[in-house]
Amino acid sequence: MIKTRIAPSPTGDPHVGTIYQALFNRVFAHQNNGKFILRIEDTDRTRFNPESQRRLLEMLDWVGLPADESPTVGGPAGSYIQTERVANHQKYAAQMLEAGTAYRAFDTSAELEERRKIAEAAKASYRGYDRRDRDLSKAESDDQAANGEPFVIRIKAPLEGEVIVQDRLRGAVTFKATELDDKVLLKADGFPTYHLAAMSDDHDMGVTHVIRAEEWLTSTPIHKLIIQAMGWQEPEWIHTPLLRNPDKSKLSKRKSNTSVESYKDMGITPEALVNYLGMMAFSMPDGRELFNFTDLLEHFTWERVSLGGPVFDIGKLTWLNGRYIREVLTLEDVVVRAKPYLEQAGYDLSDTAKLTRVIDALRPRFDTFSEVAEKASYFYQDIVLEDKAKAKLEEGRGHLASLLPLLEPVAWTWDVIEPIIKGYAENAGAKLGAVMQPIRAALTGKLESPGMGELLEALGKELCLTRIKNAV
RNA sequence: GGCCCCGUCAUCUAGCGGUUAGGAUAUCGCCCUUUCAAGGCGAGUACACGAGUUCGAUUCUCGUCGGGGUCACCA
Repeated sequence: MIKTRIAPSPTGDPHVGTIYQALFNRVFAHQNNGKFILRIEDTDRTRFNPESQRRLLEMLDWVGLPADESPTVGGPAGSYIQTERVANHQKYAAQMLEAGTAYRAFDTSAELEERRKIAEAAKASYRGYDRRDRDLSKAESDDQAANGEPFVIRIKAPLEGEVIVQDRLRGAVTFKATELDDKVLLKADGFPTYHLAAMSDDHDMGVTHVIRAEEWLTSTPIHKLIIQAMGWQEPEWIHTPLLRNPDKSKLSKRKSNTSVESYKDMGITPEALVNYLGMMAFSMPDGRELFNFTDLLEHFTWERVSLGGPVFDIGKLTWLNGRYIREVLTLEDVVVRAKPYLEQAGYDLSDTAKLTRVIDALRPRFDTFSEVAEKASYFYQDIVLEDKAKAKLEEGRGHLASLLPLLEPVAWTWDVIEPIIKGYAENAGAKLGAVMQPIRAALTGKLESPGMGELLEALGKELCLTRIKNAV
């Protein structure tokens, strides 16, 4: 059975790149009746953040890409938290040590740092580990370890030849052995590094396809070497293009908004986020831009993945979100999703019919839900008269005064009000705009709003008349 | 800097030897219109460069250039 995984580390805010990876992994697994699993890679104890895991799981649920097996839902593949698997990692490291495919290195961090600096000063092009302890005899090594000298376990990478990685998207990628170094497998604190942990967990959990970001490509030969040393089955490697900042560098918190939670907060719908991520590097065969996870299940292929790293463009995400608001979601849906933002602004939403009318009128006018409270302000709060609106109001005050008695007695629907206003303008020899804009200003305090009909009906007769009177 | 990956409008992309190089976002213009949006229509903007291969290269090969990634006891 096909198994894919994402293996995020619980160090910070849930990252859009993680969701991006989840999308690839989940789509591919589910296309093949496989399982998509989530493993928390928490072996870096110094950067561990206890909140991070819960928030990550929440975000996966929110976007609708939950894992089939994870720390919360469980599954047959043992613990889904990496630190709970360290006994295995240590066992494998010991086996490699025993087999001679790995060795103890007693260098201290300070020593390594020192040597790195010297190498840098000498402008040496390669600054990996210098393999000082690679050829320590077994007796020496055992001795030093027995004496309590701290050590790490490093892989014994080949000194010559080459390692060829078959990548699904890029074909054969060749690395010369001379470019590889003896990476740390097990740290001095007894925890594994990513290299050992990820590969052994993938093996133990039955992961068949490693779908991960391109940044891992250059460490894949080491991963392949670990797998070979242990005699495991090699997974298929698929390195997907990296999401980029506008300056083309790897998407980062510093230069872009990478926080899934913040997109949620600003009122990006999860459907739009997933859709947008889906069009990063991938395109539908028929070119459509609006699609969901099910559509991906049907049409996704690696052949349609382009390799240039896509710039994460918040402008286009926002536009796409707008399309979801006005084309994909039902009005009821939009109302439900807008509600929290309006409540937060302190509006009284007890009149459901009014709320629905307001949202309906505003629908083509906002792209993210965070904009809705501001756009709806004059429906729920006293107007704030803007300067330009004030000027218009003064120009048209006479019209307003004349119109008031005509409006007071009538039923408050646009089909009865419209002929009154138009008739009045005609009789007064005024342009329609010269009448309409002052009304709009009186009603909203602005010169921009939904159509007059929608405005009048949503506001209701009483409020409208009051505001016009106030203006006169 | 070494190594690895990548290279079509500003951005996301279609294209898989012969196309007026298509679509989308953004920008601008027009239409609709009581305003602003939305919507419709339209405009400008791209095959990085140089050699090959070929009757013919955006498409295949190589080189150059450019961008990115990586070179931690982080993932």
